[in-house]
Amino acid sequence: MRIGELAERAGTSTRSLRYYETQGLVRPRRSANGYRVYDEAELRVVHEIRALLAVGFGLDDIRPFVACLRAGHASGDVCPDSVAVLRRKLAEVDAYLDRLGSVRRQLHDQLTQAIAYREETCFRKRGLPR
Amino acid sequence: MRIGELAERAGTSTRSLRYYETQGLVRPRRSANGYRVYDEAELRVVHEIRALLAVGFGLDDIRPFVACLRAGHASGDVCPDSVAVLRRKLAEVDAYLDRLGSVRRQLHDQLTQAIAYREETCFRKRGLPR
DNA sequence: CGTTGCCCTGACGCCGACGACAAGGTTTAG
DNA sequence: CTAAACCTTGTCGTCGGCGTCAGGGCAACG
Repeated sequence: MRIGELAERAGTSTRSLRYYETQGLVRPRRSANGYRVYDEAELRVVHEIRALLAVGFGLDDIRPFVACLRAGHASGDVCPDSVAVLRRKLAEVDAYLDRLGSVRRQLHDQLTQAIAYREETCFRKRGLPR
Repeated sequence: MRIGELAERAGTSTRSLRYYETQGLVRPRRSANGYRVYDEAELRVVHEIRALLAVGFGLDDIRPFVACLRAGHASGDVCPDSVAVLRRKLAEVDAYLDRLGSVRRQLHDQLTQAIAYREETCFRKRGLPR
């Protein structure tokens, strides 16, 4: 299949597919006229790329998964390098969750205090009892 | 004070201060020779900017807080626009926490299954019982 | 007088995954 | 024959908060 069909079947753009190629993630053959030609296995690869991108991986992190698929494994996750990336990413996510949690607390506190101050000021303005 | 001193006292760079100025967040006077001159109140403003940046706000979001400080309030949080931004950011953080939580779960599952598969394969290779 | 240490205004680089265009070649259908 | 619908490579733009020159001015000290 050619690039347009692959793009449509994979739910992405031709631009993305060419970009993945420059990054060494997809390797089409070329037909006589210079057109890119992909086989079915590449569709699988592109799906893997898209799924991992959606999770927040960068293309660099995705490379091992593609290699794993290309090595013939049913899942891109099972190779040692992929597992290593999964571990690292999980740790990153955990760290980020922690940070976001404390940010959330801080925002909540700021908001609470700001509102409290506004209400207090409102009471004073109206001369209401505390 | 001039830009170098303010940068040092605020724990940032002169480049950042000039950038904040282009974004309309800081407004120094100019001395006769064209140098930027800041008063003490601006130090306060820059601290506010830095604190909110550290929490993950963009400069656009920070503008209301600076305006609030400049309006004479002790805290940049108490003005209606600031409160609105705080609410919106809190909601954004909550949404992001949800997303990140599901991402975490997915990664954890992928990792678990990948490891399980590897161990299973390992058993088969060694001819060990299941 | 020169050196040092401030300050000034541009303006390009960065990062990452593309979108959007330009300017052309190919193939197919009518 | 021509128009439509593909395809090619190449290049610039995007977003944000700066870092980092480049090229030049001002002030103070010895």
